[in-house]
Amino acid sequence: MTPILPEAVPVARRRGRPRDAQAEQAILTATVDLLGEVGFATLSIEAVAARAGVARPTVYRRWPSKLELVIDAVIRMAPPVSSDITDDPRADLLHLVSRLVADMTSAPVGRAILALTGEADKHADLARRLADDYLAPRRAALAEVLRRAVGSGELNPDVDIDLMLDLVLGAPTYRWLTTGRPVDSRSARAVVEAVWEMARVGPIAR
Amino acid sequence: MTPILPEAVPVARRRGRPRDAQAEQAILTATVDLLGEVGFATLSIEAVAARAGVARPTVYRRWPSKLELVIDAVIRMAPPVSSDITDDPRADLLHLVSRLVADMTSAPVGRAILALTGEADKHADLARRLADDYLAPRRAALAEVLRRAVGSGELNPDVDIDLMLDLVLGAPTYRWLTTGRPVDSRSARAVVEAVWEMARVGPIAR
Amino acid sequence: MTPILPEAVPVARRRGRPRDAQAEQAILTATVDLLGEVGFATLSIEAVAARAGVARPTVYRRWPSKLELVIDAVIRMAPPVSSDITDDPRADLLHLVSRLVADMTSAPVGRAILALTGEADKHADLARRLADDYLAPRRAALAEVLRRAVGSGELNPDVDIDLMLDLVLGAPTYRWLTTGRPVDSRSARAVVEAVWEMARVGPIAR
Amino acid sequence: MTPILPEAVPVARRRGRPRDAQAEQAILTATVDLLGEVGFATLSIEAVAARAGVARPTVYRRWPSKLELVIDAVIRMAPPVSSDITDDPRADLLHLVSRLVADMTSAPVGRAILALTGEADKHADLARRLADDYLAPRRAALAEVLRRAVGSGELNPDVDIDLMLDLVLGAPTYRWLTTGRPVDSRSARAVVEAVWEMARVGPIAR
DNA sequence: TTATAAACGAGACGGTACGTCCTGTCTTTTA
DNA sequence: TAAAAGACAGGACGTACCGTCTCGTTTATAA
Repeated sequence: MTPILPEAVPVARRRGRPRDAQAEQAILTATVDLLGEVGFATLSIEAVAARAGVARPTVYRRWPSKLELVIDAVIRMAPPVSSDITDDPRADLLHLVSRLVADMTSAPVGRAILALTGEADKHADLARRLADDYLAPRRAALAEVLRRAVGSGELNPDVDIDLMLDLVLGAPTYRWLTTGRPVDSRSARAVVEAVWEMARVGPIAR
Repeated sequence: MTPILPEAVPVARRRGRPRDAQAEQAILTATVDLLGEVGFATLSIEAVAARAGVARPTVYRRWPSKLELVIDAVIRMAPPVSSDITDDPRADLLHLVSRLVADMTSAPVGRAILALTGEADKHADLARRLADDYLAPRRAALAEVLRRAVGSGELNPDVDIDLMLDLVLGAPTYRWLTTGRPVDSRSARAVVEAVWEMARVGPIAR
Repeated sequence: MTPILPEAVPVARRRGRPRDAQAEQAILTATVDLLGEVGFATLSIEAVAARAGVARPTVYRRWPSKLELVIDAVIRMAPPVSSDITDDPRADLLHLVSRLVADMTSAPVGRAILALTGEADKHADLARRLADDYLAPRRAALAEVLRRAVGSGELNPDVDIDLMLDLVLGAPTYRWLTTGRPVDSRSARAVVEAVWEMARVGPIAR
Repeated sequence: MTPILPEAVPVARRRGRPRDAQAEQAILTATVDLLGEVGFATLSIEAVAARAGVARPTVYRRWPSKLELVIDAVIRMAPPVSSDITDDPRADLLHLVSRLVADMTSAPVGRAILALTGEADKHADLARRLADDYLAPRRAALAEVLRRAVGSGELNPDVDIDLMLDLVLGAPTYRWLTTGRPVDSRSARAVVEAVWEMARVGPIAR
């Protein structure tokens, strides 16, 4: 996606010199790297351009602000949605939750989300983009696991899947948010097991 | 608290002109106001000083950085810990959770926490201060409610109170974090009721 | 004149799409207009191209720099050399001097000359071009008037015509240069009359 | 003179940290040097600040534009008005004219005057400043020499001193302006002698 | 009472980064 | 093969804040 001048239909190519795909990639990589190294606040477009070996206006031509660049970079550089589904849905749930929480609280992604939420009122468009392109597919994979478990009779059919996901993802994320420490696997496992048990015996009412 | 030159014991007062308490209050107020208006990223010491009617060095004399100022302001301006305890612990829980989540996700406090977490690795001291002076007392009030409910037999005595609090606080906070929208009371109620039910019938094992 | 790719002989036409003569004219006109409106320093190739309705590289294809473009435009757009010679050489002198000084100190031409002189050391070629194509023919017309006056006995035969022209052109130009104000006709007349008188009675020795 | 905030009366000092006189001098020196080396067009505030060992905003704090800086620098760094008056007014005239023309057509001063005249309509204030602080005193010294010569009977009492000065200064300056070459002493002498002779025998009428 | 010490405002300092504009060049499609 | 369109690397622009400093002034305590 090219935010400023969206990619035209492939048939009728845009006129003039096309944008350099290498430059684009270099900028995104530099952004994610620097985000991990120095954080969002300290990150400067200047430094991104320098590390990418690109002139500063080349960055501005594509992304109108630091926040847009960072969100875009994070979404496009995020690890793909995992879909290794086994016949043990509880293990699958733990695995997917651990991966998503680890990614969300990792340096680049987490910092982008925090920065975005901090200014959310001004950037509804970006928030939606992050929700649609990053969170939604990952949440869908989790929901699929739970739906299967319901289908196979392992979980109570009345369970509210969205609520369950908020609990299982929210608890570890909250710890990270209020302590700054990465989430350890033991506590992630405890959360998943508790919520699973809840959903098995039934009390998570819709 | 005066971070740089800690308040001496009242007996042997420091010589020279004492610090202006009005200036201090004006700075804190300006900080919280601006934090709500423009966000953390856009907030500048320059603007705080201007709004407080104070010279810039007067701010720096007391707080060494924007982040310290903001954390300090947020802690000192936060609404006091509520302690209206009734004989309905489930209602108390809902009430306290709603208040804390609302405060944490409000403009000034939420933005401070997000900014801090985003740079957590560099600011362990500030993170601890926020944990000790803001979160700990509020969490303690919540824990007290749950302990009483255990004592009165309303909740399973094996319940892991910390885990329960992470769930009940984490789920609403997570929604806010991933959508930017303030938490509505309906979903807060759903979360509290689900977790309460879990803890009643027992499966939140220690 | 096409500085970079000189106009080929008309017989063997160059291959491919020929240059657009309208574009050339539009560029020159835009240059002179903008020179008068915003001055040399503020003039940009970008603005010239925009006003001429032409792509920027089309300008660069023909003129390698702003200065070359401006000098070229000024020479080609300058009013033609006047040659209305009467039988009153003193009046002819005044007329020609007034015209030349007015042109030289007018917005486009004057600004070009000033810009060129300011960087004269780097642009000997352009300076020569301006001297040969603009100043020389105008000075020649003036010299012709003086030579005729010498021939008819109105002026001392020993007069140094070059010196006389430097005096009669230099004095008004100097006023303009040091005040920025256009030369008024009264003072131009005073200068011409004084120098004429000098040359009549003789003291401008070769 | 400090252009933006003019030097207050020495009694009532300006408040706040006073400006660094060394920085000011370093900036002026760097400006004049660079003006001579690279010319007005190529001169950048950036380069001035770098050479002066000063931050860029420090330059902008005092001079709002390149042109103001250059004019100010040229005026303040110009060699002082010479006043070596002998009992040979014609020699004095030649000497003063040569000095002034040489200075005016030298790299820094000449380039400043050219740049200013090129944009004169926008900068009436600067033009006046240059006229008052640089040209006027030098012209006054020349006028004084001529007045003495009139007083001693060497020149015709009806001579128009201003016209005479325009001629004697204008002719050499014009040569420089139209050729870019510095004025040689031989032609300066020829001009002075011609004008002197004119003024001696009388025809430069008021 | 009078030093003395430290706060105060004002504002300059060296810096960094901003986001924009223009430079001159290069690449692509269209004519 | 020129023209238009537009991206490229690069450099400077003028501005906003940063965090520090130097002032002259004010206000308390300590001598």
